[in-house]
Amino acid sequence: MAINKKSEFKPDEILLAEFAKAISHPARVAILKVVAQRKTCICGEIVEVLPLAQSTVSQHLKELKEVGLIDGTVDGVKSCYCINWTAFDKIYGLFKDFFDKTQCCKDEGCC
Amino acid sequence: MAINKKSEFKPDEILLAEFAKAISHPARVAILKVVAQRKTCICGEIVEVLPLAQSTVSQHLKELKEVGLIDGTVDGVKSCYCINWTAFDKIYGLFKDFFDKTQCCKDEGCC
DNA sequence: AATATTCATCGTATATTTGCGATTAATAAA
DNA sequence: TTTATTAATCGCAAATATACGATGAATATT
Repeated sequence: MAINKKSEFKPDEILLAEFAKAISHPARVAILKVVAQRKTCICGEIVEVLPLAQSTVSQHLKELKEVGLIDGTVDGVKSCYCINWTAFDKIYGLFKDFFDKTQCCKDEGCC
Repeated sequence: MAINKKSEFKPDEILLAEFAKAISHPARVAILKVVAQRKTCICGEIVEVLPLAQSTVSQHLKELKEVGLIDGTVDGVKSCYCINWTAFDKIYGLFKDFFDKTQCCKDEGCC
């Protein structure tokens, strides 16, 4: 591969792709759902719900945190996670924008 | 890794993740945009627009085709691509569903 | 028929992701 | 203080993804 060409695309394309990647694994989709559903913030209950080892779940959580979709705070021995709704709304907007803008060119198609 | 745990998740989570993966690379986002914008279906003009080699673009096109987002038909020597709007709408619906359902649990959060 | 064009596919190199067990750091409980 | 619990991180193995050049198949052009 030598060089990563991702940076040569437009910023908004990179951004959208980045967020899409964040939810491009069922584990992370599931995590987002669980964290959102429980009113109280979640910790290692997530591990119980998922068919994955603790270390693996921790890794997925880290990814979601890095992209800004969730926040995590230490609560004694446990870790408490919750959705970052500001980021969530922004991302939703990005997706909507992409879909709507793409869709507006919808004619009949030729294939 | 030994075994791929993806299949152990819920079907709708797997589906959403799959589509998210399809647009998880800026090249594929760009491709979808170009293909949608031109009224006439595109062939290797896509290659000219992207900062990638022909074979690489072909690979990305294949991925988009496999997930159903685009259709491709041979047109003489050239290949003609276009958005599969049926699939496109379905995917948009899936994303909307996910975002809306997740968002409906929005309270204040605790972190 | 010979040559050129277009694009898919193959082979290969490298990067990234996924997954786990083991270890570690921190707090809680005894 | 010792021990248990929780979760992050490290190190490793295997799977996937990204990217390219080379090759090949099909159609156009000459």
